Amino acid sequence: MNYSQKKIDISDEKCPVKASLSILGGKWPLIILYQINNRIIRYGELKRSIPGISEKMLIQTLNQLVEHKLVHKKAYPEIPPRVEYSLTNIGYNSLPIIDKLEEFGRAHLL
Amino acid sequence: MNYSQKKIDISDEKCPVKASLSILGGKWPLIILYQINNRIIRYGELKRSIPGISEKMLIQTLNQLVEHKLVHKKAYPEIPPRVEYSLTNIGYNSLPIIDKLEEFGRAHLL
DNA sequence: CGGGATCCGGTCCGATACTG
DNA sequence: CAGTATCGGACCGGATCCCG
Repeated sequence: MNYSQKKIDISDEKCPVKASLSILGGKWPLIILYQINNRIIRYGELKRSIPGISEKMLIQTLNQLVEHKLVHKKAYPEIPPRVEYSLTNIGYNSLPIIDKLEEFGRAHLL
Repeated sequence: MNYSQKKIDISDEKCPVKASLSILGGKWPLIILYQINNRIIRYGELKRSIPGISEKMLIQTLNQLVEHKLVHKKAYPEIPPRVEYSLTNIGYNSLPIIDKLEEFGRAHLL
């Protein structure tokens, strides 16, 4: 079965930084949130917009983000299937983090 | 619907977000930077200020941060030894990221 | 006091194959 | 099209021991 990939439990204290990192700190979450941004985007297009990610990691990370209510998922009962992803308002509020990350990278790392 | 959707290109290998995550994205880097903040702090006190971290991870992460020039290390040739860590200018510029992380955690995760 | 070195289990993650 | 299932290597990170 799916190991639920629990992020490391550093929540022993109520440190907001640790809490955020436990959800956003992995390899892909912020990249995915950044790509969805203010779009309503289908699975296929999302995958194409993130070169280098495997389907496994994309789905796994998306599911976790849906679990934590940063991402909204809407599936249409059609053939062929269609699934749309978009940010919830919580997810939307994570974008400033990414902006700072981008700013920092641009200023010091490139 | 007709929202202005900014075009995002992540296919570029020099994506600033990825570059930042490659340095800051682990479990401890941001926590450590956050703890050092604008102090000059000795190794022992730093370790005590981060409950749950092992010496191995603290040293390993510190060395990487020194390598990437986010942290400055000053060792005094004394007995017993004394080593002080502080943020470089670059490291200091990473603090806004952590602020956003903290803000987000406080608003949505606690 | 401030580390380094090594062992080792668990987890992450890519590749591949399969499904409705 | 949008996922699921499984395998296996890589790597992270904790525990332990050692050193100047």
